[in-house]
Amino acid sequence: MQSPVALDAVALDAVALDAVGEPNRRLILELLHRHHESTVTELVDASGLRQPQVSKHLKVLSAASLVSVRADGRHRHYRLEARGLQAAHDWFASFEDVWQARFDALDALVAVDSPPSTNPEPDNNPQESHQ
Amino acid sequence: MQSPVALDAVALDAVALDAVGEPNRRLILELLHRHHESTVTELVDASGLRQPQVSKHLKVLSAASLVSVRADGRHRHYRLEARGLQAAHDWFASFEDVWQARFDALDALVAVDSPPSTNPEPDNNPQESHQ
DNA sequence: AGATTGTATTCCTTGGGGAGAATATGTAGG
DNA sequence: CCTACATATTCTCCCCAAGGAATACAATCT
Repeated sequence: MQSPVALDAVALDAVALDAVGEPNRRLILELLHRHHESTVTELVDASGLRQPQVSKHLKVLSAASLVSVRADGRHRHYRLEARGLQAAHDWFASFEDVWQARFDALDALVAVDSPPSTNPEPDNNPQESHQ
Repeated sequence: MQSPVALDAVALDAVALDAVGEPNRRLILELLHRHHESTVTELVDASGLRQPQVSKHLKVLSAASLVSVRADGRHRHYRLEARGLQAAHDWFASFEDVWQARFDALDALVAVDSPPSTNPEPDNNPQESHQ
């Protein structure tokens, strides 16, 4: 038996992105982000979904390492799990050069089209400037 | 009355995340990332998908502002589009505090428990959900 | 013990969307 | 013009997955 760990690691972002490609699961993730931890009934209450659907979505999210569980009596406290979130985020981050190239082009255009005015920061951080 | 522009902006990341939640569309995005631009037939050739599927996936990606088109004779050159990619990336970036908190905890743990033994995963998942 | 609450699971139905084949549209070239 | 090529669209089929209802399982309380 060869190590399945590497395969799992490679597939992790794929599983995570598949899981996030569903509006109600994104809703659950956003709800979990607001409160530090939530039980299933709290998520049912906050989402408007029915309990079985919430449990099923949580199962998918758990398989994608997007949430983790802590058992406490008959309650189960779910929280966000870093591994899956980071894997999905990293997948998108690999495309950062695309919008950085766009900002570079914008900078060049501004530099050509405007007189040499006082430009305080010619090398700004493009990934945090939106809107 | 609220501005409909804001609603469009809000929906953009949702549309983008929905679109990316499909393996073959992610494949197309990755192929487009390698080459600066690609025609449909190039994508058909590189992906192994058939031409109608590629065109249909490109249509979805285009609606999500993940790709853009440049017409050139009877060819259509597709390239990555920053808006959708960045919107989806930003959605995940809003969860950054989750894994940064984990790194902080890891730092604290290393600082206290300083022996340099290789500790593979201090973050274990106690539940067993497999099929 | 039974009752009650919290959660997971099973079964069933249904709808959406992805794949395939055929066709339409559009464009260059002889 | 007619043909060949590049791409888009339509139609159909089918699978999978989300939703609903009922039930099973687990744990606390009296």
